[in-house]
Amino acid sequence: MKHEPELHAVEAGLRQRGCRWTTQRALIVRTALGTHDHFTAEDLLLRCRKADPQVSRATVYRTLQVLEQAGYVEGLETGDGGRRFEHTIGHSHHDHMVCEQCGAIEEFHDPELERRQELAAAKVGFRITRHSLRLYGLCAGCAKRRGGGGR
Amino acid sequence: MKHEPELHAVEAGLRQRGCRWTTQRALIVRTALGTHDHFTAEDLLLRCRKADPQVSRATVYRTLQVLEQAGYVEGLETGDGGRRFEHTIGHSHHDHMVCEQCGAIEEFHDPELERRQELAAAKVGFRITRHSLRLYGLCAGCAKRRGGGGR
DNA sequence: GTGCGTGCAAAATATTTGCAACGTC
DNA sequence: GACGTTGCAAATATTTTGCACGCAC
Repeated sequence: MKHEPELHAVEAGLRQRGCRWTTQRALIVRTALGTHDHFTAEDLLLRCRKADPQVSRATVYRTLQVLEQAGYVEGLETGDGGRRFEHTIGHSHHDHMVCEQCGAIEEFHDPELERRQELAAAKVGFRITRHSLRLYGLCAGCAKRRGGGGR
Repeated sequence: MKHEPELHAVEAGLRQRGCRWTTQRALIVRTALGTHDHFTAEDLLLRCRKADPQVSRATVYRTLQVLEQAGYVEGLETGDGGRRFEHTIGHSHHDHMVCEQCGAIEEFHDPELERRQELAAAKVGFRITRHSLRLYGLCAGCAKRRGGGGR
């Protein structure tokens, strides 16, 4: 089975937080791990149901809450109203560039950027637990196609 | 009346987009302008109803969509599920720190941070039109109260 | 007058909760 | 055996939509 090491890491983490490790949670986490980066609660439910049609919508929502609190899952803001998630297990933090033309989501990471954030927070005594940075605009392809010359 | 110049700017902008300028839209925009920065659709509705109890919830939602598309209003996502808005009329861009304990939203701005973003984008040929940066964690007050020492 | 915008209420979505049964520890 | 979890369905919350009427242009 795929994702065994990550799965066990989550199991250990949840247990440490005093949570129980149930068949459903294992299924949900495994499914989240194997799911394309940015999924909605409903997406996840449907995928889980392929493996076990019994899984309740409520359980998925509840588990997502637990996972988010424990830091294994992160809520994304797509801006279009839909709430989406991505798991943060086994892939380091990154930010997103969203192309408003073609919808592509590009990931990037800049440590210096993070340092500046810490700095800004420290200045006012704010303690960061997580952050979300999204750049909206045109990806390289679309920029060339549309905005390269003038327009 | 307050906010006359901004109000006219919005009016002009909407007209230019082929929209009609109605009593309700004027009321909604005026209310948004006079409202504390971060409001929900429901907040705005209630405030509008103080001036005109007739205003429909649907109209507020529809108008918010128009305003957001036109760029006069920006959707925020506080992460706690509630969708919030802030108007971008006449106040410069800033980012947000959201306290997950008490819900306070602090604004800040760091030009250097923006420069780094531009840099990261330039590196991959991405053309930024706007961005959203949110830091989540504990505000100074809550950090002191709860996490001051260790933990 | 034409057609967009509005109000109302109902519909569609999205998310949470009460409760009895169940499974983990 | 105790108690956190689950499934179900109902309750909430949030946003959208159909339709007749009214107002801006």
